[in-house]
Amino acid sequence: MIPGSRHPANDAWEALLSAHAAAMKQFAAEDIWGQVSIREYDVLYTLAKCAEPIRISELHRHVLLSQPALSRLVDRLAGRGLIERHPDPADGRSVCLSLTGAGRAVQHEVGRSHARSVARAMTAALSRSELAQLETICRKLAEGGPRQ
Amino acid sequence: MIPGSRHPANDAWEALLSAHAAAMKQFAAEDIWGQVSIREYDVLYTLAKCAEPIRISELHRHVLLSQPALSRLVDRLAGRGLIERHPDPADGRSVCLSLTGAGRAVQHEVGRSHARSVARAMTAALSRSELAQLETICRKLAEGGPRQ
DNA sequence: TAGAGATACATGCAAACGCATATAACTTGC
DNA sequence: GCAAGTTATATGCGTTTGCATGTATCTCTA
Repeated sequence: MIPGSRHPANDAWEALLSAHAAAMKQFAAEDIWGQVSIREYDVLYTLAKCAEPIRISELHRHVLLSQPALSRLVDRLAGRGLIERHPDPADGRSVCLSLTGAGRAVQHEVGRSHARSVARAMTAALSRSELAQLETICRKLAEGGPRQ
Repeated sequence: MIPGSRHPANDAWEALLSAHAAAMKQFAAEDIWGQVSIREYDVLYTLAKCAEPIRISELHRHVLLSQPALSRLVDRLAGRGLIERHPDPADGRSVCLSLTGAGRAVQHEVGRSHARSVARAMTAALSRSELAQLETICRKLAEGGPRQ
């Protein structure tokens, strides 16, 4: 396959990659990530969304990191007192995770600024209906299409 | 800001992140990345798209990596004979990059398989018009919106 | 209910990354 | 035309990553 437009699917993927990279760079450059890296924040955010503690393997589904890397990232966050590890009553192999008070505080603090800059960047580039379309389409893609 | 839906812009961004992570994992898991990592392929692909040699700083705009990391990635690719460094006649600080024959061959070989699996995944999840919408919207986002 | 295989997480280790900073080359104001 | 500031890339160094593999636990089949 020669680079350059060949199929709408590939062009769409390439556009998504570019948008992701551009937006990530912009967000990463913001001066709001005090003591947490973006990847660490991603974990705190994912935990904050969950009412119940979740397993590392569940967390792994949301994070673009190898399992060992995630295992150690969790280690570091736990070491800093931002998250807690619990044994899973239903499965002795699993480790369940939840935010500590401090972790929740950090997530709120960083999340407040980050959410603002996300909203600013997205609404500057896209209309309300484009935002809605993007969300719908990306959800389908994230779920892997019709099959599965 | 409390996690969970608050603003269409944030929901759209979160969906884009999920789609990106899910698709990247799927692509990374494919057994097609012989001697190159995905990030290395990204560089080879970007160079393959360009008719002319491009600067490292130009390449850096397309790649989600710090400048030093990209500098060393270029080092490794050049060391393996996949890309070539040229001095820039117009600017003594710059380094211009182009694919070697071997680099082009690797890009074609890996690109063939990768493009196929991208097309498979994207068309399985999205209709033709959704693909077109996604491309349009992501291009706008990548270019940073109306201003700029 | 044992034994084989699968699954969840952890760890050793080399490679790769980011941050801070160095070096070299360009640009600008005077 | 030169000092002061900026830009493009490289390098030192501590941290983080991925791969291969280890350990513990669960599941499934006979």
